[in-house]
Amino acid sequence: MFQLDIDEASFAWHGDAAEARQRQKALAERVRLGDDFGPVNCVAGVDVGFEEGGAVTRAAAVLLKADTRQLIGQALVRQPTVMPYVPGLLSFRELPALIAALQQLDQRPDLVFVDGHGIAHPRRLGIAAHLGVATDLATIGVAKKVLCGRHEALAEMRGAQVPLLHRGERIGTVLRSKHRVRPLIVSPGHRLSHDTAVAQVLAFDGGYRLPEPTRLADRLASRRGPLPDSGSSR
DNA sequence: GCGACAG
DNA sequence: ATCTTGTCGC
Repeated sequence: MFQLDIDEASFAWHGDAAEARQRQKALAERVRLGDDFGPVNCVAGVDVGFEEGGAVTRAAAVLLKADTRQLIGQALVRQPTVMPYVPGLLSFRELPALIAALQQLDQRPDLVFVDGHGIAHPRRLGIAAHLGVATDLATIGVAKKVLCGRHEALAEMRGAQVPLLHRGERIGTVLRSKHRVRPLIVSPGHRLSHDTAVAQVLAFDGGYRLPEPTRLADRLASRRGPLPDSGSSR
């Protein structure tokens, strides 16, 4: 476990969707784009899954060494689900468990890959951006589908990319991580630029559609068996 | 008003 | 996200 100042009030759910959307607008102003993070020695990947028909929220966090991309830690947290899924308000439902899992890692990650959007959100506060503002950690959003915005078609080859636009503003990048495979939506969460977000996703490619940090966290969050261990987990 | 809608 | 078996393709 490592030190982390958390702005719990930022993602507290009060049962009022309109109030939550208003809070998102205010929090979005605290998001910092532009690269602002130190050397990347280790990165984390976080994801959330559900059990018991949605009654239990299951959050997973993995820690990877940046140079070797070796798994050096993992954490799993289970909590009762307190809020239903509402498009646009995903972070209020998943952040409590997600942050709990993240905090159980033995080391503070220099960068966090989050499953879901960063600023590619109606009010520019997807779960990756919200996590960044709530903890001040550098975060990247990697989603499998577009929530809002439009984009031109992109080439079928790996590495092809086009900007994702919304209301005349660039909110992310549609990136083909594998040849002829559905593209990923990459967007800055906090403390980094569009270009760096894409570069980091490509840097952690492991031959699958999802970047390694996200893929491993995804695997752990789902009940698909343990991870090919290679470090500390106890 | 009508459709769309991360996980 | 989750419920679910086999199956087509690289």
